[in-house]
Amino acid sequence: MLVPPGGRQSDVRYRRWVRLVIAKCSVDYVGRLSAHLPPAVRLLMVKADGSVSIHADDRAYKPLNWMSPPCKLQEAPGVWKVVNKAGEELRITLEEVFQDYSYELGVDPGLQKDGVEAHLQELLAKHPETFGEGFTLVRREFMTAIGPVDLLLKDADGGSVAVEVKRRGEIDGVEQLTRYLELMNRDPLLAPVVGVFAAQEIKPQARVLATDRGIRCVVVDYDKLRGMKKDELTLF
Amino acid sequence: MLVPPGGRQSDVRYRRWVRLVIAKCSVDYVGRLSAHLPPAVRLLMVKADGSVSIHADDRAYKPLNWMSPPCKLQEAPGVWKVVNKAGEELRITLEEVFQDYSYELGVDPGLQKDGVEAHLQELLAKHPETFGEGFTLVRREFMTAIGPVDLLLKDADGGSVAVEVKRRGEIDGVEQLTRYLELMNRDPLLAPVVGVFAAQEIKPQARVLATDRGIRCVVVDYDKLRGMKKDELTLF
DNA sequence: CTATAAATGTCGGAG
DNA sequence: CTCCGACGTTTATAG
Repeated sequence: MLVPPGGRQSDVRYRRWVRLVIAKCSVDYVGRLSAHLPPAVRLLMVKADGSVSIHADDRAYKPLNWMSPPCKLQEAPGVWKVVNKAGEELRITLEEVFQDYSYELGVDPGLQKDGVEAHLQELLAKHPETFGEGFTLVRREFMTAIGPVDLLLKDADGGSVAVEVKRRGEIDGVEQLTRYLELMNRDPLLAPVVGVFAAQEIKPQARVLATDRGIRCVVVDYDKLRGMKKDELTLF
Repeated sequence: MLVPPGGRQSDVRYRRWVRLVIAKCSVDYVGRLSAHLPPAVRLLMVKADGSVSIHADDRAYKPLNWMSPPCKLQEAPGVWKVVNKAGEELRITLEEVFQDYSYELGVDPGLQKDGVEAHLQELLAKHPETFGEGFTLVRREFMTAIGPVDLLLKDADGGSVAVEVKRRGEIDGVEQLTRYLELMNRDPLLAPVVGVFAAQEIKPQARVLATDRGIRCVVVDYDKLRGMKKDELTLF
């Protein structure tokens, strides 16, 4: 269970541990910004990937200060220096160390997710009628010069409809769709293309901007769509 | 140093600790998405703010899974249930616990930062001549209906200039400035307003978009500006 | 490697 | 509380 700090760093197959240090320390970071932490008792976490983070007892999981991998920890008595290739530096001055242990962790099988944007897009592709009577799917991930449009549909009259799918609809998403629409409407083979902004939740500012640009907003119900899928499987 | 887990949670003045558990566990999260972690040895971190996070030995400081405060940890033999007000739930099934300690941390004096956008904006407000001979400041954070413009200036001929300040200039910053300009140029009292996109670093794509829209790009040197400030203080 | 979009983003401030 | 924008965003992915 217990492995010496840094003892197995050279062999990547065994780099599966965390080192936890409780110490009174002060911290200086010079990199993308400059930051300083006055002395206090904190938790220092060193992971096998080389990252170092300094935690207080709050701020959810985000540390007060950190260095992301790839970086190098140089340990001297009372001073840790952590540097990366970009020249950013984290200097930890240790006044008193209360605990210093390393623990070996298992190989992590990794996280399985469900319910992210890709799933919503998939469900909407199966149910283009969500956007209107007679709407049909042309393509998912319809490629343009500046990137893929989530869904390209045809409405009942054969008009092109570009759909941007988001879990949460914010201004960024409206801008993204606007860029696609601008480009597609320059293409005589596609134009005219109208835009639809689809999300489980649409923020007021995003709705205002979309409406101002003639983009229709559609709030979609993920669970309901998933239910429809289930019905289909049952019925046919 | 060592305090019993949960022993002092009721008194906010003493809620300054972290609890670190090394255990073989599996995890299920149902909330904004669904996620599952198969059994493996991991680090569980419980902070005084109530947050719980599950770490592997990689991913820098980001945990595999977590629950942010405010939330409640209900502990039963072999099962931790963490819930929040929104009804999101994290269920941790413990197969074997190797370590379980809590450590008291000091009151944290907090982080002091320097070099973020606010400072850059402040420095540029003091040096409008950065944008051109005879340029003067009208207002910082000039309010419009859709939000504040970072800097409003007048050029040598009295023309209005709207400046968007970013540390790193990317496309969304150009879009933001474009929205402000569009709105301001609809106002006969302000129009015509020209745009300037100022950042320590401007990405090529952002530069192309800005130029295409008639927005001037200005790369600013934070250290040099700070130096000018220092000179001023020395000279006058 | 750069560029782009997603994220259980997190965090802080203003209203 | 909600909305909104910055963040040392971080992270994954496509080119």
